[in-house]
Amino acid sequence: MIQPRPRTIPEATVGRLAVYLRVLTGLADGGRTTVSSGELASAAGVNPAGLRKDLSHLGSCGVRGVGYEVTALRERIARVLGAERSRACVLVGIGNLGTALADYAGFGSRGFRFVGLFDAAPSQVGQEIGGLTVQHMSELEATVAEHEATIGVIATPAEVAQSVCDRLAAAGIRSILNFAPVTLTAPVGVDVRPVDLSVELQVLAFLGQQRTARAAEVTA
Amino acid sequence: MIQPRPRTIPEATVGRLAVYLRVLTGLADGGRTTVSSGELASAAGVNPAGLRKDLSHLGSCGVRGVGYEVTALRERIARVLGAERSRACVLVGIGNLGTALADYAGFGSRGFRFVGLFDAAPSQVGQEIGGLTVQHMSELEATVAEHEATIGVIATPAEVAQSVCDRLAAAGIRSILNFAPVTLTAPVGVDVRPVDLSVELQVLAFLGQQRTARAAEVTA
DNA sequence: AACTGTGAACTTCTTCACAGCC
DNA sequence: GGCTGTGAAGAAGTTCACAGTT
Repeated sequence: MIQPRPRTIPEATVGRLAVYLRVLTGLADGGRTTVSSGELASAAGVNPAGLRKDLSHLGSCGVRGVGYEVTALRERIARVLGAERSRACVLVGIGNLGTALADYAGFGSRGFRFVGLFDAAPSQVGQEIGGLTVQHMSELEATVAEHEATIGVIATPAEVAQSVCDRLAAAGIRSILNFAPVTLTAPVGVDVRPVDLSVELQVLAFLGQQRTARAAEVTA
Repeated sequence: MIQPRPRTIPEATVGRLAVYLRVLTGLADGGRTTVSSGELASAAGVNPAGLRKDLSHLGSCGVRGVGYEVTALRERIARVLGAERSRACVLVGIGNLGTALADYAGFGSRGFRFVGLFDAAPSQVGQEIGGLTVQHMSELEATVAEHEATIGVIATPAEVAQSVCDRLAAAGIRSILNFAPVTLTAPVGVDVRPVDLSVELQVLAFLGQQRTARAAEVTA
C-alpha cells in the first residue's frame, strides 16, 4: 500500500503558497514565462531553499537547470489551494473593516465569492457594497443555506462576536475568520482563525524595541 | 558572568502575551482578582502548560496553589510589551481599511497613538477620523519628524505601497505594518511585518477543505 | 553551468510530566 | 489538594549542502 504523496501540507507552507500565487500572478501579468527559485523567493520575501521545499509538497514541477514555468506553477498552486473553485462566503459586521473586506477585489481572484453581507443596524441594511446589498442579520441563516456557504467572516464588535459565531456554526458554516478582538469557541468541526490587528501591531512594536535594545547593548 | 534572564522573548510568545493582556483586561473589568493558568489559557484559546511557559519568560509571577493576580499580571505584561508607553504611529492610506484602523479604539489602550493620517487623494484630505485630520502625503516627513514617530502602517493600494515604504523608512520610521498585498523591501534597520487578509482567508479555507477531505477518507 | 529536489542538521515551538510551593 | 514553574521529550519548521537533471 503506497501513499504516493502525503496529503497534508504544513500550515506554514500553505500561507506561503498563497503568497507565491500572488507573486506568480504578477509575474504572469508582466509577461514572464519562467522564474527561478531564487528570484521567486526574493519576490516573496523567503529563503530559496524553503521555497523549493514548499513547492516539493505539490510534487516536482520545476525544470532543473532552468526554473519554473510561471503559468503552470501558478495553476498548480491555485488548484491545490482550491482557488479555482468559487467558494461562497458570508460576512457579518459592515463597519469600516467589513466594508473594506466586502470591497476587496483580491478575494474574488482567489476563489472567494461573498454571497451575503449582514449587519444588525437598520442604518446599514440596504446599502450596496461590491455589487451586494447589505441584509439584516435575521436573514443570515436563510442565505447561508440557500448558497451552501461554508466560510464566514466576522467583523463585528467584540461583544456580539460569540453570538454571531454560534449562529454561523448552527447555520452550517465550517470555517470562520474572526477579526473581532475576542477568543471565540465553536463546536468541533468548525474552525476559527483569529486575526487580531492590534496583536500584529504589538508584536511588530515589541520586536522593534527588542532589536533597538540589543543594538544599544552591543554598543555599550 | 551571570545573565539573570534571557532578554529575548520568542516571537510566538510575544503574540500570545498580547492576547493574554486583552483577556486579563476583560477579567479585571469584570472584577476578577485572581485567575488560574487553566482558566486564562481557556479564555485565550491556548494550552495551559504553554501559557505558564510563556509567562515564565517574564519571571515567576504566580502563586503556587492559587494562580495569578489579575491586575499584577496585566501590568507586568503591559510593561514588557511596552503598552504603558505611548508610541507615536502614522497611518498611510485612508480607504475603508485605513479608516477602520484609524478609528479602532483598541490601539490606544495598547500603547499606540496615531499622530498622523495620510492620503494622496485630495478628496480624503481634511476629513476628521478619530480626532485626527487627514493630511496630504506631502506632509508625511514633517509630521514623522515632529512627533518622532517610529511606527508606520501602510493601508494603501499595492501599487504605491513600496514607494510609501521607502518614504517612511527615509523619514525615520523603524517598524512598518503592511496591509498592502505586496512584498515590501526596506533598508536594514527597518522591520516590515506583512498582514495579508486574503492569505489568512486562503489558509483558513485550505485547512477546512483538508480536514473535510481527511474525514471523508476515514469514512471510506 | 545552472538550477531543482531532498535528506540531514539545526533551530524553534509545543506538549508533557512532575518537582516544588502554598 | 491545587496550582505554578520548568527540565525533558517531541513535533514542526527552517536552513544547509549536495546529488541529480537538463
